[in-house]
Amino acid sequence: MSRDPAQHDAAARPATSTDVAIEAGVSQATVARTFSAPHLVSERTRERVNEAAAKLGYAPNAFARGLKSQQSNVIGAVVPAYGEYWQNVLSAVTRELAARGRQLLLFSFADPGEVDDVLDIVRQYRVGGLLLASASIRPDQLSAMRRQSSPTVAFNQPAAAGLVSSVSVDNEAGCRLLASHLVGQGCRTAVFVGGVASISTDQARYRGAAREMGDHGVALPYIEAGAFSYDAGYASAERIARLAPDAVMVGSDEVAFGVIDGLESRGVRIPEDIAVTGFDGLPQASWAGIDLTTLVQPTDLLARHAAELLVDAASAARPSDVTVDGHLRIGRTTKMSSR
Amino acid sequence: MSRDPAQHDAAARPATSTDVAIEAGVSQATVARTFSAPHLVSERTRERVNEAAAKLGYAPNAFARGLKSQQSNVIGAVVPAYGEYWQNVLSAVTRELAARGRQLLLFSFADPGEVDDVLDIVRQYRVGGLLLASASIRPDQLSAMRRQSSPTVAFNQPAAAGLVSSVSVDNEAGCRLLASHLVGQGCRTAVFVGGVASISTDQARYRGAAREMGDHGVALPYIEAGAFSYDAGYASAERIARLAPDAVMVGSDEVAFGVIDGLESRGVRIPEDIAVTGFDGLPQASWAGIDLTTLVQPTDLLARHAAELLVDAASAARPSDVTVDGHLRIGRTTKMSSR
DNA sequence: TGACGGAATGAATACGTATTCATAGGATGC
DNA sequence: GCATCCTATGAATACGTATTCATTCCGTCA
Repeated sequence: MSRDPAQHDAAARPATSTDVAIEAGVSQATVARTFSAPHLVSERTRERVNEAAAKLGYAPNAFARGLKSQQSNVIGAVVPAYGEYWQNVLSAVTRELAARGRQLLLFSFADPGEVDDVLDIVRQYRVGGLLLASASIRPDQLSAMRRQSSPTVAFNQPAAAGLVSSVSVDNEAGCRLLASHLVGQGCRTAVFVGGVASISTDQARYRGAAREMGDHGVALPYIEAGAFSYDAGYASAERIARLAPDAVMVGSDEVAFGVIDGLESRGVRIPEDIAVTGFDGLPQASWAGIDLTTLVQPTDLLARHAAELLVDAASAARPSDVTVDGHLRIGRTTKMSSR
Repeated sequence: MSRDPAQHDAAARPATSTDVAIEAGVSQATVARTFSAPHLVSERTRERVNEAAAKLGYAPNAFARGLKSQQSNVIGAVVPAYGEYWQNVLSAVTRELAARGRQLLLFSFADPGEVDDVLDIVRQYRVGGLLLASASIRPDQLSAMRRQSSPTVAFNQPAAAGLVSSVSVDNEAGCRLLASHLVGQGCRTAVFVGGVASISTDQARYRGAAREMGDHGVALPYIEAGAFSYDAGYASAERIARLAPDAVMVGSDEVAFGVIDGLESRGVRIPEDIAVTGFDGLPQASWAGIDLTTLVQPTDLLARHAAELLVDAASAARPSDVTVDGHLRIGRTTKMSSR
């Protein structure tokens, strides 16, 4: 029954800094310094320690490290369980954080009612920062979290401004751009399809669209799809068709995809009968088969700002708010001039 | 300068179990037991402790807990930074794990070359389980991780079977279903478009497709798109069109979306000129505007199996492999009979 | 040569919790 | 009424690391 002792140890219990210290013939403190403050260790010693660490397969215990140093490289993220848009955001933020040596601890919730429970769990992890990516987190919940976890950033939740740091696209200006484009195309009557009316981004988008339209004498009734999903958009086509507008401004791409398919299934031609715009700039909007006119959120830029606020500006005392401009993407869904 | 001491304490330093103990007039041990083994504490005491905890805003420190108990509720996940498919998987797994009281610590990598670095970081967190969701993790990396973190599950990486636990859809059988459907539709010549030829799922899918086609006397040349992306699919349309087959079997939905748009941009009609199938069953495949024939992976089921292996079956000594059948979704892209 | 200072290291301690061990009451058995 | 057992609790310790404090060593300057 002979076996490689190193392998056996690795399987039984991960090596500790003390194990490495013994192997290298130095103190535990020196091993710790080798990993967390190498400049305090002479080169000769450092080499010996690294050698021993490699031999034992040592990796510092992040729990112990976090416990002692009272800080962690983990950033918490509270994100809705569903939604194309949030998946993209998450993906971008993860990349930005990884580049800064941080990991993302993911908390998702399917229903706004779960948020309180989720936040309770979040508090157990002394995360080095917290990303709140959902407009269905209440203001009181926001400020409660801010007191706990150092930097807290609300992603695309303009209502959070002041309570916590925030990073958002300029929803209102974006919708003005879209509306202005539609008017330029000759749009005289329009409808706005929102996802959920109580969500602040939804409101801001409608506000921008309605104002710009109003400036050109075009009324903009509001229709609530009921969710930020393809299916909700598809289902709302009936109500839209009944109004027979020149154009439909949809509050999010995912819903817009549903609206388009829903309208076409009812024999409505796009853009000949009704033009459609979205909002978000999801990858699918650029697909040739869809080619949606939309406002493209600079997701990577937003993610970078969020990461900076979470990591680099961790020491900033006051919450700061960043607003970024999106840019117009013109697709086939608004080529109204062809009428 | 009078301020609420409770608030002040909360802002300064999170309350500890000792703080709660003093407040409640019990020992720290009793507080710890109240939270981790309530049945050992009398009801009267438990109430007093909970009261004090609420007053101080106490939340157990997950780091200290993990350090002491040598286990954590955190499951690590190593996932490619890009890809529609993985985003969906991640979303499903997160939900399943949340239902089991686990959080997901996310590690993403953009390039297969980064995997080694990422795995080194993963080792620092003594995760209670590890989900390896990418076919570009090498076998030696897999087995190295298995020795470290208790349950390790490879998601949709059949090649990992034996080394670590795995959960996969039956890629080969799925492609046989698709091929069989095409043959039934009258397909006589076909092409297979893979993403990256060196990936094991890609190989399994081609194998299944080629065998079923071969059984019916249809040859199936392989074309490599070069990536699992819409753009790669779009770009491969030229090579496909040159072969002018009856049908194209694409190894993944995301690539298939690109193939469809690429072919249509070249004037090819789908399905009249060329039929197209995908694989994965992404939500977009069901969109009315796309309506792709594909093999739907039961993502929720796969995620549930993964979660079970990671959590419930954590004690299982031997790695176990789960294979699940997908089901055929027939869309407009293979309505060849109309010719 | 002696005093001084910086660099490198070790010993010891603290972080917040879970858990073992010991102890104090009750309740139960005869 | 005594021995026994079970429940509830407290005291003490260990988990693995970072960090403070003290010590040693060596080079430098006067």
